[in-house]
Amino acid sequence: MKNFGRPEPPQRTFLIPIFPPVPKSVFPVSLLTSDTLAAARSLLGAVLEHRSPEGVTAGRIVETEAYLQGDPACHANRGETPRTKVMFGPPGRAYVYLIYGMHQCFNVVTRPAGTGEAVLIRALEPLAGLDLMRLRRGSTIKDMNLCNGPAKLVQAMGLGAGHYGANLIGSGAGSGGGSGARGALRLLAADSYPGGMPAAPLIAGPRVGISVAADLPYRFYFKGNRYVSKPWA
DNA sequence: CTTTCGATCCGT
DNA sequence: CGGATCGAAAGG
Repeated sequence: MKNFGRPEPPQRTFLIPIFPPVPKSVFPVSLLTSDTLAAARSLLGAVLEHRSPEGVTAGRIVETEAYLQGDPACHANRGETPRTKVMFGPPGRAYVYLIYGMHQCFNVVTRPAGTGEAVLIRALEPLAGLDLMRLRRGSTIKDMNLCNGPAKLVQAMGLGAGHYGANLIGSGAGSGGGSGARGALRLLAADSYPGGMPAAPLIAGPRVGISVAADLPYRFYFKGNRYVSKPWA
């Protein structure tokens, strides 16, 4: 007995508040089903969270673009192909595609199966895993530029072709991963992370980088937000 | 089959 | 402003 019969000193427990106890709720599918333009607006403020083997990253969506049925700029417009297959599936799945031979872009599929619409996620405000994001993006990248573009956020969040078809809003096994991983990639409600829904007003403007239907105001972002890809456009 | 070109990013 | 870099889509 190392204390020679004296009573053990009282054990003190330290409750260190690392993160506020914010409950995480999945983004409601009802906001994706009826109207893709409304969905693109509703997705502003929502959180994309990726639990990868390397660590957890998360970001708040601050910029989106809608791609609709009958819209010549929409990949699904010319019918269902191997690439656009997931766009014609159920809502809440990930549509990931290769662009310019070297970058990937990430979309959230909307509307009931058979429709072929989606919302491109164009920018995130980094919330968690900033070190990992810096690691993935490169040491010369400034924090402001980690996720302020559709291919940048894909790289910072560790996403890729393997997430094609991932269920972003499922609650049980099988959700999150495109092939194998379970619950790794989730779309969460705005209040799932500290800060919650930004108070800034929403702006609608023309979409970026397209050559057809370039006049339609299908791009949405928070006014004055520091992490929007092209704040001036 | 061949050619074209894109929902981009980065360094100059 | 140009170069990287690869498939999907369009054209013959």
